[in-house]
Amino acid sequence: MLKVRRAPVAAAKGRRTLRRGDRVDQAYDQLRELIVSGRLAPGARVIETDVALRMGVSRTPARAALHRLQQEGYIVGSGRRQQQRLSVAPLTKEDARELFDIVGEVEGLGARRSALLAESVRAQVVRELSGINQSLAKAAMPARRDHREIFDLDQAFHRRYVEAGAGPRLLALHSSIKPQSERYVRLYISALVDEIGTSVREHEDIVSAIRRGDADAAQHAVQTNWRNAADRLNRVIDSMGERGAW
Amino acid sequence: MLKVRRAPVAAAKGRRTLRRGDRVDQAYDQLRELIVSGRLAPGARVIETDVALRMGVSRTPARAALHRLQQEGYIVGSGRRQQQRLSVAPLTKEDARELFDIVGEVEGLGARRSALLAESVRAQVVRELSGINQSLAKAAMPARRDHREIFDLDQAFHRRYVEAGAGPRLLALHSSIKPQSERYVRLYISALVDEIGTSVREHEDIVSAIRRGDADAAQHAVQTNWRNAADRLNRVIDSMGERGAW
DNA sequence: GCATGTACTTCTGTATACAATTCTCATCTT
DNA sequence: AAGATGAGAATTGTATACAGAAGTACATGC
Repeated sequence: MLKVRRAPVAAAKGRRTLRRGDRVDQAYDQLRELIVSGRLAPGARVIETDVALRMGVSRTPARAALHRLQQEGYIVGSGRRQQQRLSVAPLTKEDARELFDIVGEVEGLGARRSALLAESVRAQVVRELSGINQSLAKAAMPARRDHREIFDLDQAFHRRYVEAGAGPRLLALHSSIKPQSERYVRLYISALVDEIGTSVREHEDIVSAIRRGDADAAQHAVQTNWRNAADRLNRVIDSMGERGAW
Repeated sequence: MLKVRRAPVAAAKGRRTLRRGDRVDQAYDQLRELIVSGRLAPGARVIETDVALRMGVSRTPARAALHRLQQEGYIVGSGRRQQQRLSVAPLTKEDARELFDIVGEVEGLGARRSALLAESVRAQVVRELSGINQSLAKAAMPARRDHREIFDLDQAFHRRYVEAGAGPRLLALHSSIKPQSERYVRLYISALVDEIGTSVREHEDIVSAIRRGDADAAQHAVQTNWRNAADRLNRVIDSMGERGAW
């Protein structure tokens, strides 16, 4: 007996057909990238049906992806409860401050736990951190600065000590929150790279604290780094105006 | 023309029919309560269809609730990616440590921000905190201890300063993570109340730091309180064995 | 001209049908 | 008897139909 197999929408649109369990992740990743990169503007309405169409899936996985993005804070719902209207979360000074504070706490805890690792493990982590930070220092030299490179190196630096020390919960929290800071950084990156030198110096404090196995110092150094980053960002926002929020 | 209106499943089961937007929340709340209270044992399989049936909704809202619980950490998925099998997150010593550390960071940040509030606002918060902590001290007197009361007072104490200082993001994070600690506390509560006196003393440090407006001290005091709580819990788990995990 | 009601459009919430995968377990093979 | 194999059950993933709510625009009355 012949089974009539419905052709998936994706195939009809020439998109590679996704494996059965990947549709939600696919939609989530794409959409998040659109938001983080700013191609989907802050405040923009997000309509389920459109998302589904654009990602080449049905509303069901699209909806799951949207819920996840909402819970993580990339998307906010307006209406009371019924008939939620979703839109891309706006970028504001207050939100930046709160977000950076939270990221600082999360990464600070990662650093603390890294500092508490056995010395042999720590040595390796410290070596890598040092290397990354030196590359960052070089990339920050005024001659020809590559924003993308600076951004990636900074990201790698922070990611390294979090991965080393964090358990599954903290790691999950980190990867759901940290990328949101990227929304702000990307928007004001050119103004921010001017102050990279400060960051490099703060990074050295972090490395040295982890090397010494001083948990309190490591945590504190990370938190300070992020609080200062928030200050720098706030100054930039003040001078450039809030972009993308009304 | 007559419209045939399908009777909702809930009505058929005699359960109050839910308003249109509330089904997911309803399922989420009920299920979370089942998990936190321990009536749904750690490690137990959770089957979508069963949840839907039990909550009197269809699979769609049940599914949304499950996703949310999974993202927050109440439920974990086993299978690789496809055909995820969900089960109630087990309670382990490592997880307790990580969870309490995270809660400490989140609440610590709340305390920090409370300490940075205007003095007039702070005065009111401090008054309330003091009151709650005194009630806690009384409730902890050996004569006739009411676990529920102690638990509620402790909870109220922490909630107060977080609410006062936190923004929307931090608040959301707090209410999604904090209740998970309750899973551990409830399981070992009788052993834990013996050490309430210590907690009361630590709370005094928190109050005094907020009163002085000393952000660093407030944050540190909260983190210490939670780290010590984790230590106490670990000792209890050691002496009683891990319950509910295999 | 402006308010107000009302049909209509748009979008979201929910239920359900169907498909794909994994699991279970009985039977067969050697 | 141990393992392979395959049928069927169980469970999850996806698409879609339908209904309810919110917004929109147009007509009607004053």
